[in-house]
Amino acid sequence: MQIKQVVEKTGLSRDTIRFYEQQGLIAEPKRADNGYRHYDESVILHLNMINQAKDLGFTLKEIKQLVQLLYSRELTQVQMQRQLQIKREEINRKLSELESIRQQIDLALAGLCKYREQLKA
Amino acid sequence: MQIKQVVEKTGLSRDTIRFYEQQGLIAEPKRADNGYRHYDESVILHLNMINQAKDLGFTLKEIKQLVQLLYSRELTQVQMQRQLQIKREEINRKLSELESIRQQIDLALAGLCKYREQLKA
DNA sequence: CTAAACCTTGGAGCGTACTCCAAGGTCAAG
DNA sequence: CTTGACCTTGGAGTACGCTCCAAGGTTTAG
Repeated sequence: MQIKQVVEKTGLSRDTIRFYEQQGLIAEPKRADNGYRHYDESVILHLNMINQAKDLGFTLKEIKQLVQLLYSRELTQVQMQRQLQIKREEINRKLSELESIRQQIDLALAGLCKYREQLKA
Repeated sequence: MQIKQVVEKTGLSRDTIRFYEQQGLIAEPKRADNGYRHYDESVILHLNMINQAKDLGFTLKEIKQLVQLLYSRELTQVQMQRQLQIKREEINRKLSELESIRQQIDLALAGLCKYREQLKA
């Protein structure tokens, strides 16, 4: 798969994909004889995961760590487990922050409904 | 309350608070005769909310919208309700993305545990 | 009266994460 | 054998979200 296909399948720009490669967020792809990058399917999942994490407010630096934990064999089991658990805590914290904001929204919505019923009555 | 107290209670820098005021994320505070900003308690909650949302990957622009929805009286009830529901959907999407990443982490952790037990046996 | 600890403004500078561009190479179709 | 759609690189530019600074005013404590 050439970079064009990756662009189409992920919605990321060519420059962004090259940038992520440069930053070590994705592995360097094989090159054809002409120097063109040649990707296999797995990069799509990889990039989608990066995209999601980015969307959730993780920095590229943090995502790089997370990605390395999830896909690498460089760390010892113990280091990896410890780091994964730290990330897991982070995610749980974000989850409850989201819940709290949703709650505020729900309160606002409920307030609106109540107000409307009062108007009716 | 002077800005110093707000700094201490929120953990944000003075410059950040001024910046948020400039950007319209918080209301302009009253001024003392000497020109010093004078805040009331509500700004603390307000800023904490902004902080949480930022941490979750909302841009300041988005947060401004959200804040206006939650605290303003400028919109009609219907507009407000519609916008709040859109935000609510966004938040639900983020929630499930987080769940999915946590699941990936849990799988990685489970994989590790299994591997270790095999080593023991 | 002076020093320390506050406060003000406007503007420059910085890190992150792209985004765009110039200059050039490759390849398939007509 | 040219045209168009790909691809390469390195480097400059941009938007966002701060962060720092200079230059100066105010207030309180000693």
